Amino acid sequence: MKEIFSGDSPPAPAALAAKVRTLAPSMTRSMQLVAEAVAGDPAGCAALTVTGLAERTGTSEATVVRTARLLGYPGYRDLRLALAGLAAHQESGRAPAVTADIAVDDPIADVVAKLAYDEQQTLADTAAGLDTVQLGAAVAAASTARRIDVYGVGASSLVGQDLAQKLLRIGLIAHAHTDPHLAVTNAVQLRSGDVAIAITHSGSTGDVIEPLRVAFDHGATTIAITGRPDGPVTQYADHVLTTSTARESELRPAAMSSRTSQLLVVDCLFIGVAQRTYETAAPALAASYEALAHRHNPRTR
Amino acid sequence: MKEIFSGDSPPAPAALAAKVRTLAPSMTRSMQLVAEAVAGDPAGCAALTVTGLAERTGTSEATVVRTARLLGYPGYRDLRLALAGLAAHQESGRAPAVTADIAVDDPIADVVAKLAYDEQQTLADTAAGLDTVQLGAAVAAASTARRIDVYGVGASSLVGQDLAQKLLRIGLIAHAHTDPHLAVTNAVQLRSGDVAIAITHSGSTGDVIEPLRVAFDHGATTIAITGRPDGPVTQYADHVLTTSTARESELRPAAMSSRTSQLLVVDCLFIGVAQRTYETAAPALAASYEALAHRHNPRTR
DNA sequence: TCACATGTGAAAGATATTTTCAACCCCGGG
DNA sequence: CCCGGGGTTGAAAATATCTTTCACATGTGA
Repeated sequence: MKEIFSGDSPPAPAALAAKVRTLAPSMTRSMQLVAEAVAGDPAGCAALTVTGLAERTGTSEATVVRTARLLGYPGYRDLRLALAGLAAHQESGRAPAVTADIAVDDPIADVVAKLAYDEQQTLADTAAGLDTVQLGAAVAAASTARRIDVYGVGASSLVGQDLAQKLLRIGLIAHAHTDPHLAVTNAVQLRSGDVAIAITHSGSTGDVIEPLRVAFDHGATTIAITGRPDGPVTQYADHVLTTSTARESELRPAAMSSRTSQLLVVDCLFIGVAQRTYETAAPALAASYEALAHRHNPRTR
Repeated sequence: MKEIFSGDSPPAPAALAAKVRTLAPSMTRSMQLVAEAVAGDPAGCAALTVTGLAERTGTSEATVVRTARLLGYPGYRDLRLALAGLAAHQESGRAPAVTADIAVDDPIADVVAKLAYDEQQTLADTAAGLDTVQLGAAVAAASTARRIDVYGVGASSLVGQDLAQKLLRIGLIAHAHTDPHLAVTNAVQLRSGDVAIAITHSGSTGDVIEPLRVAFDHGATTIAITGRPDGPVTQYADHVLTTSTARESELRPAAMSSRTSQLLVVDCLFIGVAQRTYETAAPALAASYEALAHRHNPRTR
């Protein structure tokens, strides 16, 4: 099951830190040690051989190779090459490193700056970690779907509603379900040619997995948008779109950055679909824009 | 003679092509072949092993190693590492022209890059344009409010729901209204010490202005989150938080970037309030996190 | 044409990487 | 509390990769 992920993931260009964070939960203790070392000091690690890195992290060569594999490389050699590239990158980029946690006594101006920076980072990570092949497949499926059902609860429900709202605006038949029971009830109606989309950061939200499973069993094309590409939800997903996991602090719940990440993915999906259905999407967008204008005060200024 | 070059040259950063040119005259025929290949296609060569490169250049492994030495590296392995770094550098150099609008025929990868870039831009603009004094005042009002009502319709309603959801999670009494009639009905209940927040990108959405006016008239502290600080909605707002307006294209409706901007503002507001009510917010956050954990599949890994 | 100097690659030798496999550790059940 | 059992781990074997050696080829000037 898991081979699918390590298999389809491309060599991964620069978003290594993000990848480490995404995959960390599915790693064993020693693997995390290696991943941390690698993410923390790419340049230093690039200079080390397998044996060297194993020693430095207090683990074994085997573990190092295993970690490299999990991160999506064929072996350590390739990870090392990527590391060298990353190091060169950082060298030129000179990271601003404004990455302090938000503290209780931060002045409001700092909060704004840190939050904006964090969200920008999340966006960059998400974009870098998004598998465009999977995205393309998802877009293709959604573009030609008879109907599209979206499942999400909690914070993700808002993202789901956002997606459904936008798809509706370009003339597709989309619906966001927030009630798990109704979601399952409706999922039964789906069949081949329909699309079901589950949104869950943790990848293990039962209320969302269940309707996706039903949709899957009924032959619909299923898509999972999750931060845990190895989570249970992917069992029933034809296509997996990975969102990034940013570090959270006490004041900044994970939901916040995962939402940013999810919205970007959803937007990409939407734009992709709009491109593919341009003939119908463009007039529909224009029409809905027109309709909205009349709801506003005529004297806009 | 040659030791001079290999001796004084540091690992050689990126100016490899130049080095090749300088040293070419002192190279033998086969070595030049290797050097040319390396300078011409760093990325491609980085993927090759000694044997591979030897074959590709029609020479032998020994020659490849000799060339690496001449270029100043201890051995081929190190040359290869440098090559990988160089390749990454070149890669980053070619910007995908992300500043352009999203076109109908953009490949999916470009869509992702452009969208991520645009949203990052929106965040930066919003953070720069946000009046921290107004924000501070809004935070102060919300922190001590008896109850908080949030108004938003259309795309903004999701932002309002997001805010209310989060405020609820830290123990405040907040409610997001999407039905204009109910919103007005409830606004009548507000009085001094309560807070009403209106979210509207255009600043002239009647359905949102009306409840804010009622709340204002009843003595509540009113806050407007809008992209038009001169719009009608600000008439009834004690504090105005400005969101940024990014350019929109045919495929990318304004709602998309305004949403990003609104969410950042709302997040800042939330964090500010959480800081001010830390004593009660922290345990409440922990408790809600705890409660959620049990909804998930126990076997997270 | 021959002695000599230099360039070259095959193969041996040294390192590094990957795989295998048995010991280990933790966890849940009896 | 003890005892499997499944997953994790590292030592060492197996393999691949890199480096060195060395003998041969090639060309050059007397």
